[in-house]
Amino acid sequence: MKTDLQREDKPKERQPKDAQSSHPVNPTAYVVDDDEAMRLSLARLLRSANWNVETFASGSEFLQRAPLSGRGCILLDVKMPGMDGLDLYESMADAGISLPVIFLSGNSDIPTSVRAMKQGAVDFLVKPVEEEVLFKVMAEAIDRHDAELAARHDRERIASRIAQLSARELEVLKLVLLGHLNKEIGFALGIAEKTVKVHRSRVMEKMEAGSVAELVHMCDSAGMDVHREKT
Amino acid sequence: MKTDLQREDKPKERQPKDAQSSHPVNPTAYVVDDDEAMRLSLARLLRSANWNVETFASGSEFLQRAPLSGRGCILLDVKMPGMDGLDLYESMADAGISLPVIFLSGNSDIPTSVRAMKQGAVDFLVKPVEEEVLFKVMAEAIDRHDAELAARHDRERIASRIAQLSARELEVLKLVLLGHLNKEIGFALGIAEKTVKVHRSRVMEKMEAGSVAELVHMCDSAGMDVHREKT
DNA sequence: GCGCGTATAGGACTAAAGTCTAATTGCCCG
DNA sequence: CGGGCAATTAGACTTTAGTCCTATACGCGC
Repeated sequence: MKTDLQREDKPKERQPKDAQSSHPVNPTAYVVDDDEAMRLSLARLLRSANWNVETFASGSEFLQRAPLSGRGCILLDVKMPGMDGLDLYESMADAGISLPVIFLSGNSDIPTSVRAMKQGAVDFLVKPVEEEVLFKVMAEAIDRHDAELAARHDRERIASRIAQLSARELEVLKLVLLGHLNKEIGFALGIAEKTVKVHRSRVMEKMEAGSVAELVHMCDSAGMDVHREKT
Repeated sequence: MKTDLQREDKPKERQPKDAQSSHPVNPTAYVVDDDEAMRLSLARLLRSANWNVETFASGSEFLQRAPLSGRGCILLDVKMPGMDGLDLYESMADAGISLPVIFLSGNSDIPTSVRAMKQGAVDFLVKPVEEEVLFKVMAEAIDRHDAELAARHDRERIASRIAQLSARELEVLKLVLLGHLNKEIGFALGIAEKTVKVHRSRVMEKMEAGSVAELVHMCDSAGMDVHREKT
């Protein structure tokens, strides 16, 4: 009789292949500013505070050698020749960059700052920026980024399992998530209940779920909304 | 044999007791501004656009006869004698007011607008405000508020069901959500598996869940995180 | 004290889910 | 064209979950 609540079949899968799990190294600050003096001064300040720093003289340069992964935040000058900070910010989503952004502005205005914040900027600082404030905001950005990375990592882990399912298995999964009985699922799909059981057990295996509760929770937390889709 | 996927036992519970479900009436604009001329002019404008309007001359007045429920948004002047707009906004959470806020400012600055936005303001507009812009932002606020109301309503519906559970039933529920077998739950709680079944079926009844999947989804969407709590 | 709710639990099943072994079919890939 | 994979199903059980009925016991409030 197995009555132990600690299910032994889950070693929490600590695959060291993905070395950037919790706190890999120092985060990187990506400084985008057309003013070289500002770049240098910021870079020096940040390096002295143990940050890795990469600088870019323009939005297009940033997009070209953009950091697609990694841990850090972007310090973005609002007013730049060519592509300005806000335009760049909007392009970033398309380019698949999800780093948190802190805007730095010389002389800007309220509507601009509001627009930036509405688009999800961490903060919108006015130059000259006090070091203390900058560091505090950057720490906030890193926290936010870490949380987002962790959440995304979880989602993708589940998504990759779902991707392993065959079409049939996925159909079965969806109906299981809706709480249907095997016989109902079989009827809905036009197959025997027996077959549903086979698919279902393969789903549990591929999804690495030990119970229906776990399966549902998994799919819920991965944002797989079976209840609203299909209208 | 019951193979129909449309479970007949859920009439989607449209209790008309809660009449403010989807789009009850026109939303209300709560105008808080110390400048009477501004209040009157805003009120006239909004009423002409089919809004209900309530005006307040100060933050404290607003807090006194504050709208604890209802559908609408708040137009809040930033600079007011006594309690200013941002202070008021911060007090609102404590007072249990969750209406979306749109700030209106005469001459303000970027840090103020950023602070407001970080605290969740819908927008931060600079006077004079174009009517078109104002209406657009107010519509956005209502959309946001409706979404929040709906989400909160769902959460509270589930929470009220959970509140009906006895202590024992709640314990059983948590272990069920973690995917444990009845025999494991019984062992963990020091009671017979038989008793677990009794509690469990009462849980399903009180929670109005038709299946474990539904139960888990319900608790997930209500933010009941059984997996992280208890450390 | 009586009624009520809650917790407990046994007996006796019914039904649903899961497991193991086997087997057939159709399809894509070298 | 053989081998692998997905989908399908049967048979034969074992385990779990769920349902009805019944019953004891404790605590609370009128």
